Amino acid sequence: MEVRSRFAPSPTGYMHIGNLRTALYEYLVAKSAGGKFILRIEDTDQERYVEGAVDIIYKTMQMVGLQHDEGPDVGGDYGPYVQSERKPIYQEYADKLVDLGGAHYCFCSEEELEAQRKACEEAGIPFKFRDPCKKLSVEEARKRIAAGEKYTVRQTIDPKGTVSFDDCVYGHVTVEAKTLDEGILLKSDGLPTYNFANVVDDHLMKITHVLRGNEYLSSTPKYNLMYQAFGWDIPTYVHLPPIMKDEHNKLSKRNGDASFQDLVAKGYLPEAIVNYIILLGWSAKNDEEIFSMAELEKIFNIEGINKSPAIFDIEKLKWMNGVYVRNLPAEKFHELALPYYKDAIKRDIDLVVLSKCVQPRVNILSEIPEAVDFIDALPAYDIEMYVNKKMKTTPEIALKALEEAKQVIAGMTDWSSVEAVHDPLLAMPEKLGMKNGQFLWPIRTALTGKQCTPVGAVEAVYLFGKDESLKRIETGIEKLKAALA
RNA sequence: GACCCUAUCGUCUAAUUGGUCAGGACAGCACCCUCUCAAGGUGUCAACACGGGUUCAAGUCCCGUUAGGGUCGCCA
Repeated sequence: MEVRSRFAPSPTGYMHIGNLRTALYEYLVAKSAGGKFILRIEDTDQERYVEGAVDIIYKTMQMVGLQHDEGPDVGGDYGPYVQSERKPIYQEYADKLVDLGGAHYCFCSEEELEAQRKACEEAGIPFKFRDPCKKLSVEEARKRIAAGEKYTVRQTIDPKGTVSFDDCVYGHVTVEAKTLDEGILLKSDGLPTYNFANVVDDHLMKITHVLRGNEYLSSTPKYNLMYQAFGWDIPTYVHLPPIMKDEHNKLSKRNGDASFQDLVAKGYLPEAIVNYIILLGWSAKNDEEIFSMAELEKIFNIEGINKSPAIFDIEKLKWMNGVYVRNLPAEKFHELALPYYKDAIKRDIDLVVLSKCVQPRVNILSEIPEAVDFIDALPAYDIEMYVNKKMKTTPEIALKALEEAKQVIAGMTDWSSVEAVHDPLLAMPEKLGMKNGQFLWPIRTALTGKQCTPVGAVEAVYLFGKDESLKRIETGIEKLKAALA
Protein backbone atom coordinates (compact mmCIF):
# COMPACT_ATOMS: atom_id res chain seq x y z
CA MET A 1 0.00 0.00 0.00
CA GLU A 2 1.27 3.44 -0.88
CA VAL A 3 2.43 5.47 2.09
CA ARG A 4 0.57 8.75 2.41
CA SER A 5 1.38 11.28 5.08
CA ARG A 6 0.08 14.74 5.63
CA PHE A 7 1.14 18.02 7.10
CA ALA A 8 -1.93 19.67 8.60
CA PRO A 9 -1.11 23.07 10.04
CA SER A 10 -3.52 25.67 11.29
CA PRO A 11 -3.06 29.02 9.64
CA THR A 12 -2.45 30.88 12.87
CA GLY A 13 0.71 32.78 12.12
CA TYR A 14 4.36 31.95 11.76
CA MET A 15 5.83 28.55 11.20
CA HIS A 16 7.20 27.32 14.46
CA ILE A 17 10.17 25.08 14.79
CA GLY A 18 8.09 22.25 16.19
CA ASN A 19 5.62 22.47 13.34
CA LEU A 20 8.39 22.53 10.84
CA ARG A 21 10.01 19.45 12.30
CA THR A 22 6.68 17.64 12.18
CA ALA A 23 6.32 18.62 8.53
CA LEU A 24 9.84 17.44 7.82
CA TYR A 25 9.27 14.05 9.42
CA GLU A 26 5.94 13.67 7.64
CA TYR A 27 7.55 14.47 4.33
CA LEU A 28 10.43 12.11 4.96
CA VAL A 29 8.25 9.24 6.12
CA ALA A 30 6.40 9.47 2.82
CA LYS A 31 9.39 10.10 0.58
CA SER A 32 11.62 7.46 2.13
CA ALA A 33 8.90 4.98 1.25
CA GLY A 34 8.27 6.40 -2.19
CA GLY A 35 4.90 7.69 -1.03
CA LYS A 36 2.88 10.88 -1.20
CA PHE A 37 3.01 13.93 1.00
CA ILE A 38 -0.19 15.91 1.37
CA LEU A 39 -0.78 19.43 2.66
CA ARG A 40 -4.07 20.08 4.40
CA ILE A 41 -5.06 23.38 5.96
CA GLU A 42 -6.87 23.02 9.27
CA ASP A 43 -8.78 26.25 9.54
CA THR A 44 -11.81 25.16 11.49
CA ASP A 45 -11.20 27.73 14.19
CA GLN A 46 -12.24 30.94 12.51
CA GLU A 47 -11.32 32.95 15.59
CA ARG A 48 -7.67 32.03 15.41
CA TYR A 49 -7.37 32.44 11.68
CA VAL A 50 -4.59 34.82 10.71
CA GLU A 51 -4.58 36.55 7.34
CA GLY A 52 -1.58 35.58 5.27
CA ALA A 53 -0.67 32.60 7.40
CA VAL A 54 -1.33 30.16 4.58
CA ASP A 55 1.15 31.99 2.39
CA ILE A 56 3.77 31.72 5.10
CA ILE A 57 3.16 27.98 5.15
CA TYR A 58 3.59 27.70 1.38
CA LYS A 59 6.65 29.88 1.42
CA THR A 60 8.31 28.05 4.27
CA MET A 61 7.72 24.66 2.74
CA GLN A 62 9.15 25.86 -0.52
CA MET A 63 12.21 27.32 1.21
CA VAL A 64 13.04 24.09 2.98
CA GLY A 65 12.32 21.98 -0.05
CA LEU A 66 9.15 20.21 1.02
CA GLN A 67 7.18 19.76 -2.14
CA HIS A 68 3.71 18.42 -1.44
CA ASP A 69 2.05 16.11 -3.90
CA GLU A 70 -1.48 17.18 -3.04
CA GLY A 71 -2.83 20.30 -1.42
CA PRO A 72 -5.02 23.35 -1.82
CA ASP A 73 -2.71 24.95 -4.38
CA VAL A 74 -1.70 21.87 -6.36
CA GLY A 75 -4.94 19.94 -6.15
CA GLY A 76 -5.30 16.17 -5.92
CA ASP A 77 -7.94 13.46 -5.91
CA TYR A 78 -9.02 13.84 -2.32
CA GLY A 79 -9.85 17.52 -2.01
CA PRO A 80 -10.83 19.99 -0.98
CA TYR A 81 -7.69 20.29 1.11
CA VAL A 82 -8.91 23.17 3.22
CA GLN A 83 -11.14 22.07 6.07
CA SER A 84 -13.45 25.05 5.99
CA GLU A 85 -14.39 23.95 2.47
CA ARG A 86 -15.29 20.49 3.67
CA LYS A 87 -18.11 21.50 5.99
CA PRO A 88 -20.83 19.32 4.36
CA ILE A 89 -18.56 16.30 4.58
CA TYR A 90 -18.20 16.61 8.33
CA GLN A 91 -21.92 17.11 8.76
CA GLU A 92 -22.59 13.96 6.79
CA TYR A 93 -20.13 11.86 8.75
CA ALA A 94 -21.25 13.29 12.07
CA ASP A 95 -24.81 12.21 11.34
CA LYS A 96 -23.50 8.85 10.27
CA LEU A 97 -21.53 8.44 13.47
CA VAL A 98 -24.67 9.24 15.46
CA ASP A 99 -26.49 6.50 13.57
CA LEU A 100 -23.63 4.12 14.34
CA GLY A 101 -23.86 4.93 18.03
CA GLY A 102 -20.48 6.61 18.24
CA ALA A 103 -21.86 10.08 18.84
CA HIS A 104 -24.94 11.96 19.97
CA TYR A 105 -26.52 15.36 19.51
CA CYS A 106 -26.15 17.77 22.40
CA PHE A 107 -28.20 20.87 23.10
CA CYS A 108 -26.43 22.05 26.22
CA SER A 109 -25.28 25.64 26.18
CA GLU A 110 -21.81 26.73 27.14
CA GLU A 111 -23.34 28.30 30.25
CA GLU A 112 -24.79 24.98 31.36
CA LEU A 113 -21.45 23.35 30.90
CA GLU A 114 -19.74 26.08 32.84
CA ALA A 115 -22.24 25.68 35.65
CA GLN A 116 -21.51 21.96 35.90
CA ARG A 117 -17.82 22.65 35.85
CA LYS A 118 -18.14 25.18 38.62
CA ALA A 119 -20.30 22.89 40.74
CA CYS A 120 -17.71 20.17 40.51
CA GLU A 121 -14.98 22.57 41.43
CA GLU A 122 -16.86 23.74 44.50
CA ALA A 123 -17.62 20.20 45.52
CA GLY A 124 -13.95 19.42 45.08
CA ILE A 125 -14.53 16.59 42.68
CA PRO A 126 -12.86 16.23 39.30
CA PHE A 127 -14.98 17.57 36.49
CA LYS A 128 -16.42 15.13 34.05
CA PHE A 129 -19.22 16.37 31.89
CA ARG A 130 -22.39 14.37 32.25
CA ASP A 131 -24.46 15.13 29.24
CA PRO A 132 -28.20 15.07 29.85
CA CYS A 133 -28.70 14.98 26.09
CA LYS A 134 -27.39 11.43 25.93
CA LYS A 135 -30.83 10.35 27.10
CA LEU A 136 -32.51 11.92 24.11
CA SER A 137 -33.53 9.63 21.31
CA VAL A 138 -32.01 10.31 17.93
CA GLU A 139 -35.46 10.97 16.48
CA GLU A 140 -36.30 13.49 19.16
CA ALA A 141 -32.96 15.20 18.79
CA ARG A 142 -33.29 15.45 15.03
CA LYS A 143 -36.77 16.91 15.45
CA ARG A 144 -35.32 19.68 17.60
CA ILE A 145 -32.56 20.26 15.09
CA ALA A 146 -35.09 20.47 12.29
CA ALA A 147 -36.91 23.05 14.37
CA GLY A 148 -33.79 25.17 14.24
CA GLU A 149 -32.38 24.57 17.68
CA LYS A 150 -28.65 25.07 18.14
CA TYR A 151 -26.69 21.91 18.80
CA THR A 152 -23.35 20.21 18.81
CA VAL A 153 -22.41 16.61 18.17
CA ARG A 154 -20.57 14.87 20.96
CA GLN A 155 -18.69 11.62 20.93
CA THR A 156 -20.42 8.81 22.79
CA ILE A 157 -18.07 6.56 24.71
CA ASP A 158 -18.91 3.30 26.43
CA PRO A 159 -17.15 3.64 29.79
CA LYS A 160 -16.61 -0.08 30.16
CA GLY A 161 -13.26 -1.71 29.53
CA THR A 162 -10.08 -0.34 28.07
CA VAL A 163 -9.04 1.20 24.79
CA SER A 164 -5.58 0.85 23.38
CA PHE A 165 -3.54 1.71 20.36
CA ASP A 166 -0.08 1.14 19.01
CA ASP A 167 2.34 3.92 18.35
CA CYS A 168 5.56 3.57 16.37
CA VAL A 169 7.57 5.47 18.90
CA TYR A 170 5.70 5.05 22.17
CA GLY A 171 4.63 1.48 21.69
CA HIS A 172 1.41 0.01 23.04
CA VAL A 173 -0.69 2.46 25.03
CA THR A 174 -3.76 1.42 26.99
CA VAL A 175 -6.26 3.57 28.86
CA GLU A 176 -9.46 2.93 30.71
CA ALA A 177 -12.45 3.96 28.67
CA LYS A 178 -14.07 5.70 31.61
CA THR A 179 -11.29 8.28 31.72
CA LEU A 180 -12.07 9.40 28.18
CA ASP A 181 -14.00 12.59 27.63
CA GLU A 182 -17.00 12.71 25.37
CA GLY A 183 -15.75 15.72 23.52
CA ILE A 184 -17.44 17.87 20.95
CA LEU A 185 -17.01 16.63 17.41
CA LEU A 186 -19.11 19.14 15.54
CA LYS A 187 -19.34 22.66 16.88
CA SER A 188 -22.52 24.69 16.91
CA ASP A 189 -21.24 26.63 13.91
CA GLY A 190 -21.32 23.38 11.97
CA LEU A 191 -17.55 23.11 11.71
CA PRO A 192 -15.75 20.14 13.20
CA THR A 193 -13.23 20.22 16.01
CA TYR A 194 -9.78 18.84 15.37
CA ASN A 195 -10.85 15.70 17.18
CA PHE A 196 -13.34 14.88 14.48
CA ALA A 197 -11.87 16.50 11.41
CA ASN A 198 -8.55 14.69 11.68
CA VAL A 199 -10.24 11.31 11.77
CA VAL A 200 -12.60 11.98 8.90
CA ASP A 201 -10.03 13.69 6.72
CA ASP A 202 -7.23 11.25 7.36
CA HIS A 203 -9.54 8.44 6.39
CA LEU A 204 -11.00 10.14 3.35
CA MET A 205 -7.59 11.28 2.17
CA LYS A 206 -6.26 7.74 2.62
CA ILE A 207 -3.56 8.84 5.05
CA THR A 208 -1.54 5.81 6.15
CA HIS A 209 0.84 7.51 8.59
CA VAL A 210 -0.32 10.04 11.14
CA LEU A 211 2.50 12.06 12.67
CA ARG A 212 1.79 14.66 15.32
CA GLY A 213 3.00 16.01 18.63
CA ASN A 214 2.74 13.73 21.61
CA GLU A 215 0.21 16.05 23.23
CA TYR A 216 -2.24 13.99 21.18
CA LEU A 217 -1.18 10.77 22.81
CA SER A 218 -3.94 10.94 25.39
CA SER A 219 -6.70 11.66 22.90
CA THR A 220 -5.67 9.05 20.38
CA PRO A 221 -7.77 6.32 22.04
CA LYS A 222 -10.85 8.44 21.33
CA TYR A 223 -9.91 8.65 17.68
CA ASN A 224 -9.53 4.90 17.52
CA LEU A 225 -13.01 4.50 18.92
CA MET A 226 -14.29 6.59 16.01
CA TYR A 227 -12.32 4.64 13.43
CA GLN A 228 -13.78 1.50 14.88
CA ALA A 229 -17.33 2.84 14.93
CA PHE A 230 -16.99 3.78 11.26
CA GLY A 231 -15.34 0.49 10.49
CA TRP A 232 -12.28 2.24 9.08
CA ASP A 233 -8.69 1.11 9.06
CA ILE A 234 -6.60 2.65 11.80
CA PRO A 235 -3.57 4.54 10.50
CA THR A 236 -0.01 4.04 11.68
CA TYR A 237 0.56 6.44 14.52
CA VAL A 238 3.84 8.25 15.02
CA HIS A 239 3.74 10.60 17.97
CA LEU A 240 6.62 13.02 18.34
CA PRO A 241 8.29 14.29 21.50
CA PRO A 242 8.22 18.05 22.00
CA ILE A 243 11.05 20.45 21.24
CA MET A 244 11.87 22.36 24.38
CA LYS A 245 13.22 25.83 25.00
CA ASP A 246 14.70 24.62 28.26
CA GLU A 247 14.11 21.85 30.75
CA HIS A 248 10.63 23.04 31.60
CA ASN A 249 9.21 24.99 28.69
CA LYS A 250 8.29 24.02 25.21
CA LEU A 251 9.62 26.08 22.38
CA SER A 252 6.76 28.37 21.48
CA LYS A 253 5.89 31.65 19.93
CA ARG A 254 4.27 32.69 23.19
CA ASN A 255 7.64 32.67 24.90
CA GLY A 256 8.96 34.81 22.10
CA ASP A 257 11.00 31.91 20.81
CA ALA A 258 12.33 32.05 17.31
CA SER A 259 10.21 30.85 14.43
CA PHE A 260 11.70 29.53 11.22
CA GLN A 261 11.44 32.94 9.58
CA ASP A 262 13.03 34.62 12.57
CA LEU A 263 16.03 32.35 12.20
CA VAL A 264 16.26 32.99 8.49
CA ALA A 265 16.09 36.71 9.18
CA LYS A 266 18.96 36.32 11.61
CA GLY A 267 21.11 34.87 8.88
CA TYR A 268 20.64 31.15 9.32
CA LEU A 269 20.45 29.12 6.13
CA PRO A 270 17.26 27.11 5.61
CA GLU A 271 19.29 23.98 4.82
CA ALA A 272 21.16 24.28 8.09
CA ILE A 273 18.01 24.89 10.10
CA VAL A 274 16.42 21.84 8.55
CA ASN A 275 19.46 19.69 9.16
CA TYR A 276 19.60 20.79 12.76
CA ILE A 277 15.97 20.31 13.67
CA ILE A 278 15.85 16.92 11.98
CA LEU A 279 18.35 15.87 14.62
CA LEU A 280 16.11 17.07 17.42
CA GLY A 281 14.40 13.77 18.04
CA TRP A 282 15.84 11.63 15.30
CA SER A 283 19.19 10.08 14.58
CA ALA A 284 20.60 7.97 11.79
CA LYS A 285 22.00 5.71 14.54
CA ASN A 286 25.51 6.35 13.37
CA ASP A 287 27.91 9.21 13.85
CA GLU A 288 26.76 11.25 10.89
CA GLU A 289 25.11 14.58 11.46
CA ILE A 290 25.26 16.52 8.25
CA PHE A 291 22.55 15.47 5.83
CA SER A 292 21.13 16.96 2.68
CA MET A 293 17.42 16.64 2.06
CA ALA A 294 18.17 14.24 -0.78
CA GLU A 295 20.11 11.99 1.57
CA LEU A 296 17.41 12.18 4.20
CA GLU A 297 14.82 11.11 1.68
CA LYS A 298 16.83 7.93 1.30
CA ILE A 299 17.83 7.14 4.85
CA PHE A 300 15.11 8.54 7.10
CA ASN A 301 13.33 5.91 9.09
CA ILE A 302 10.75 5.94 11.85
CA GLU A 303 12.88 3.70 14.07
CA GLY A 304 15.32 6.57 14.51
CA ILE A 305 12.71 8.75 16.19
CA ASN A 306 13.24 9.37 19.87
CA LYS A 307 10.62 9.57 22.59
CA SER A 308 12.06 12.03 25.03
CA PRO A 309 11.92 15.80 24.67
CA ALA A 310 14.83 17.62 23.07
CA ILE A 311 16.08 21.03 24.05
CA PHE A 312 16.71 23.43 21.19
CA ASP A 313 20.37 24.40 21.40
CA ILE A 314 21.07 27.55 19.44
CA GLU A 315 24.83 27.04 19.91
CA LYS A 316 24.82 23.83 17.98
CA LEU A 317 22.63 25.35 15.30
CA LYS A 318 25.18 28.16 15.00
CA TRP A 319 27.97 25.69 14.54
CA MET A 320 26.00 23.71 11.99
CA ASN A 321 25.08 26.87 10.14
CA GLY A 322 28.79 27.65 10.02
CA VAL A 323 29.40 24.28 8.42
CA TYR A 324 26.84 25.10 5.75
CA VAL A 325 28.18 28.63 5.27
CA ARG A 326 31.70 27.32 4.75
CA ASN A 327 30.48 24.70 2.31
CA LEU A 328 28.75 27.29 0.17
CA PRO A 329 30.35 27.92 -3.23
CA ALA A 330 32.26 31.20 -2.98
CA GLU A 331 29.93 32.92 -5.47
CA LYS A 332 26.89 31.83 -3.54
CA PHE A 333 28.28 33.11 -0.29
CA HIS A 334 29.19 36.38 -1.92
CA GLU A 335 25.67 36.74 -3.22
CA LEU A 336 24.21 36.10 0.23
CA ALA A 337 26.69 38.47 1.89
CA LEU A 338 26.07 41.35 -0.51
CA PRO A 339 22.91 42.65 1.20
CA TYR A 340 24.79 42.74 4.49
CA TYR A 341 27.68 44.66 2.94
CA LYS A 342 25.32 47.09 1.36
CA ASP A 343 24.36 48.72 4.64
CA ALA A 344 27.71 48.28 6.32
CA ILE A 345 30.19 49.29 3.62
CA LYS A 346 30.17 52.50 1.60
CA ARG A 347 33.84 52.48 0.68
CA ASP A 348 34.68 51.12 -2.76
CA ILE A 349 36.67 47.97 -2.12
CA ASP A 350 37.07 44.52 -3.63
CA LEU A 351 34.07 42.82 -2.08
CA VAL A 352 34.81 39.49 -3.70
CA VAL A 353 38.11 39.27 -1.87
CA LEU A 354 36.42 40.46 1.29
CA SER A 355 33.94 37.62 0.94
CA LYS A 356 36.76 35.12 0.67
CA CYS A 357 38.05 36.38 4.00
CA VAL A 358 34.67 36.55 5.68
CA GLN A 359 33.16 33.26 4.54
CA PRO A 360 35.23 30.92 6.73
CA ARG A 361 34.85 33.27 9.68
CA VAL A 362 31.14 33.68 10.21
CA ASN A 363 28.63 31.17 11.45
CA ILE A 364 25.58 33.25 10.72
CA LEU A 365 25.22 35.90 8.07
CA SER A 366 24.13 38.57 10.52
CA GLU A 367 27.61 38.52 12.00
CA ILE A 368 28.89 40.18 8.83
CA PRO A 369 28.20 43.87 9.56
CA GLU A 370 30.10 43.85 12.80
CA ALA A 371 32.91 41.89 11.23
CA VAL A 372 33.45 44.52 8.54
CA ASP A 373 32.63 47.66 10.50
CA PHE A 374 36.23 48.89 10.44
CA ILE A 375 36.20 49.35 6.70
CA ASP A 376 34.34 52.62 6.38
CA ALA A 377 35.75 54.30 9.45
CA LEU A 378 38.79 53.50 11.53
CA PRO A 379 37.51 52.79 15.03
CA ALA A 380 39.00 54.71 17.93
CA TYR A 381 41.52 52.35 19.45
CA ASP A 382 43.93 52.41 22.32
CA ILE A 383 47.68 52.34 22.01
CA GLU A 384 47.62 49.20 24.11
CA MET A 385 46.33 47.33 21.12
CA TYR A 386 49.81 47.45 19.62
CA VAL A 387 51.09 45.39 22.49
CA ASN A 388 50.57 41.72 21.84
CA LYS A 389 52.39 39.18 23.90
CA LYS A 390 52.08 36.34 21.47
CA MET A 391 53.22 38.48 18.54
CA LYS A 392 55.98 39.84 20.73
CA THR A 393 55.16 43.43 19.94
CA THR A 394 55.80 46.56 21.97
CA PRO A 395 54.99 50.18 21.12
CA GLU A 396 58.59 50.65 20.04
CA ILE A 397 58.53 47.65 17.73
CA ALA A 398 55.14 48.69 16.42
CA LEU A 399 56.40 52.14 15.60
CA LYS A 400 59.32 50.73 13.73
CA ALA A 401 57.11 48.29 11.87
CA LEU A 402 54.72 51.01 10.83
CA GLU A 403 57.44 53.33 9.67
CA GLU A 404 59.00 50.59 7.58
CA ALA A 405 55.60 49.53 6.31
CA LYS A 406 54.91 53.09 5.28
CA GLN A 407 57.99 53.08 3.08
CA VAL A 408 57.24 49.74 1.45
CA ILE A 409 53.63 50.50 0.82
CA ALA A 410 54.45 53.90 -0.58
CA GLY A 411 56.78 52.22 -3.02
CA MET A 412 54.42 49.46 -4.06
CA THR A 413 52.82 49.74 -7.48
CA ASP A 414 51.08 46.45 -8.11
CA TRP A 415 47.67 46.15 -6.38
CA SER A 416 46.21 43.74 -8.86
CA SER A 417 45.80 40.92 -6.36
CA VAL A 418 46.27 39.96 -2.74
CA GLU A 419 49.41 38.07 -3.75
CA ALA A 420 50.86 41.18 -5.36
CA VAL A 421 50.71 42.96 -2.02
CA HIS A 422 51.61 39.90 -0.04
CA ASP A 423 55.10 39.36 -1.45
CA PRO A 424 56.71 42.75 -0.85
CA LEU A 425 55.16 42.95 2.60
CA LEU A 426 56.24 39.48 3.66
CA ALA A 427 59.77 40.15 2.49
CA MET A 428 60.15 42.78 5.17
CA PRO A 429 60.27 40.91 8.48
CA GLU A 430 63.34 38.95 7.51
CA LYS A 431 65.03 42.04 6.15
CA LEU A 432 64.35 43.83 9.43
CA GLY A 433 65.21 40.89 11.59
CA MET A 434 61.67 40.76 12.94
CA LYS A 435 59.18 37.97 13.31
CA ASN A 436 56.28 38.02 10.87
CA GLY A 437 53.92 38.87 13.67
CA GLN A 438 56.01 41.75 14.91
CA PHE A 439 55.78 43.41 11.54
CA LEU A 440 52.26 42.45 10.53
CA TRP A 441 50.36 42.77 13.79
CA PRO A 442 51.02 46.52 14.01
CA ILE A 443 49.96 46.98 10.38
CA ARG A 444 46.68 45.17 10.85
CA THR A 445 46.08 47.06 14.06
CA ALA A 446 46.72 50.42 12.41
CA LEU A 447 44.47 49.57 9.49
CA THR A 448 41.56 48.11 11.39
CA GLY A 449 41.77 49.40 14.93
CA LYS A 450 40.36 46.09 16.11
CA GLN A 451 41.61 43.22 18.18
CA CYS A 452 40.40 40.75 15.62
CA THR A 453 39.15 41.04 12.08
CA PRO A 454 38.26 38.71 9.25
CA VAL A 455 41.23 40.06 7.34
CA GLY A 456 44.92 39.85 8.08
CA ALA A 457 47.41 42.66 7.53
CA VAL A 458 48.04 41.70 3.92
CA GLU A 459 44.36 41.53 2.98
CA ALA A 460 43.72 44.79 4.79
CA VAL A 461 46.44 46.59 2.82
CA TYR A 462 45.11 45.10 -0.40
CA LEU A 463 41.51 46.05 0.31
CA PHE A 464 42.22 49.60 1.41
CA GLY A 465 44.67 50.39 -1.35
CA LYS A 466 47.66 52.65 -1.09
CA ASP A 467 46.13 55.95 -0.01
CA GLU A 468 43.87 54.72 2.76
CA SER A 469 46.50 52.26 4.00
CA LEU A 470 49.09 55.01 4.26
CA LYS A 471 46.61 57.32 5.92
CA ARG A 472 45.75 54.82 8.62
CA ILE A 473 49.38 53.87 9.14
CA GLU A 474 50.24 57.54 9.53
CA THR A 475 47.53 57.82 12.17
CA GLY A 476 49.08 54.87 13.94
CA ILE A 477 52.54 56.35 13.80
CA GLU A 478 51.32 59.60 15.31
CA LYS A 479 49.52 57.77 18.08
CA LEU A 480 52.60 55.76 18.91
CA LYS A 481 54.89 58.76 18.78
CA ALA A 482 52.61 60.70 21.09
CA ALA A 483 52.52 57.82 23.52
CA LEU A 484 56.24 57.23 23.47
CA ALA A 485 57.20 60.88 23.78
C1' G B 1 -6.46 15.68 41.38
C1' A B 2 -7.27 11.61 37.61
C1' C B 3 -5.16 9.42 33.37
C1' C B 4 -1.07 9.00 29.75
C1' C B 5 4.09 9.59 28.54
C1' U B 6 9.39 10.30 29.55
C1' A B 7 14.42 9.62 32.13
C1' U B 8 22.56 8.13 29.06
C1' C B 9 27.93 13.64 29.51
C1' G B 10 25.78 20.96 30.45
C1' U B 11 23.06 20.09 25.30
C1' C B 12 21.66 16.67 20.83
C1' U B 13 22.35 11.58 20.81
C1' A B 14 24.68 6.01 19.89
C1' A B 15 25.04 1.37 22.25
C1' U B 16 24.89 -5.67 16.35
C1' U B 17 17.78 -6.51 20.66
C1' G B 18 21.64 -8.51 28.26
C1' G B 19 28.43 -8.99 27.64
C1' U B 20 31.53 -1.83 25.40
C1' C B 21 37.52 1.13 28.79
C1' A B 22 29.43 3.49 27.75
C1' G B 23 30.77 5.84 21.31
C1' G B 24 30.00 10.51 18.33
C1' A B 25 28.66 15.81 17.87
C1' C B 26 28.01 20.97 20.07
C1' A B 27 29.81 23.76 24.05
C1' G B 28 34.33 24.00 27.55
C1' C B 29 39.56 23.37 28.37
C1' A B 30 44.76 22.42 26.51
C1' C B 31 48.15 22.07 22.66
C1' C B 32 49.56 22.36 17.28
C1' C B 33 49.12 25.37 12.89
C1' U B 34 49.23 30.65 12.13
C1' C B 35 50.25 38.03 9.91
C1' U B 36 44.75 38.88 14.18
C1' C B 37 40.34 36.02 14.54
C1' A B 38 38.26 31.90 12.61
C1' A B 39 38.69 27.33 10.11
C1' G B 40 41.59 22.79 10.47
C1' G B 41 44.41 19.09 13.49
C1' U B 42 45.47 16.57 18.22
C1' G B 43 44.21 15.69 23.09
C1' U B 44 41.16 16.33 27.44
C1' C B 45 36.96 17.14 30.95
C1' A B 46 32.08 15.04 31.24
C1' A B 47 26.61 10.71 31.62
C1' C B 48 23.62 5.38 32.36
C1' A B 49 18.15 9.85 38.09
C1' C B 50 17.56 6.61 42.70
C1' G B 51 16.19 1.84 45.10
C1' G B 52 14.89 -3.06 44.59
C1' G B 53 14.54 -7.41 41.78
C1' U B 54 15.32 -11.26 37.26
C1' U B 55 20.16 -13.15 35.35
C1' C B 56 26.55 -16.09 35.30
C1' A B 57 25.98 -11.02 33.32
C1' A B 58 21.38 -5.07 33.31
C1' G B 59 22.24 1.55 30.50
C1' U B 60 19.38 -2.36 28.13
C1' C B 61 14.02 -6.67 31.12
C1' C B 62 10.33 -6.15 35.63
C1' C B 63 8.54 -3.35 40.04
C1' G B 64 8.76 0.91 42.99
C1' U B 65 10.55 5.94 44.16
C1' U B 66 11.89 10.64 42.49
C1' A B 67 11.92 14.30 38.89
C1' G B 68 9.89 16.31 34.44
C1' G B 69 6.27 16.70 30.39
C1' G B 70 1.28 16.07 28.39
C1' U B 71 -4.23 15.62 28.48
C1' C B 72 -8.72 16.70 31.08
C1' G B 73 -11.70 23.58 25.58
C1' C B 74 -17.68 24.52 20.79
C1' C B 75 -8.00 25.29 20.30
C1' A B 76 -5.35 22.45 17.42
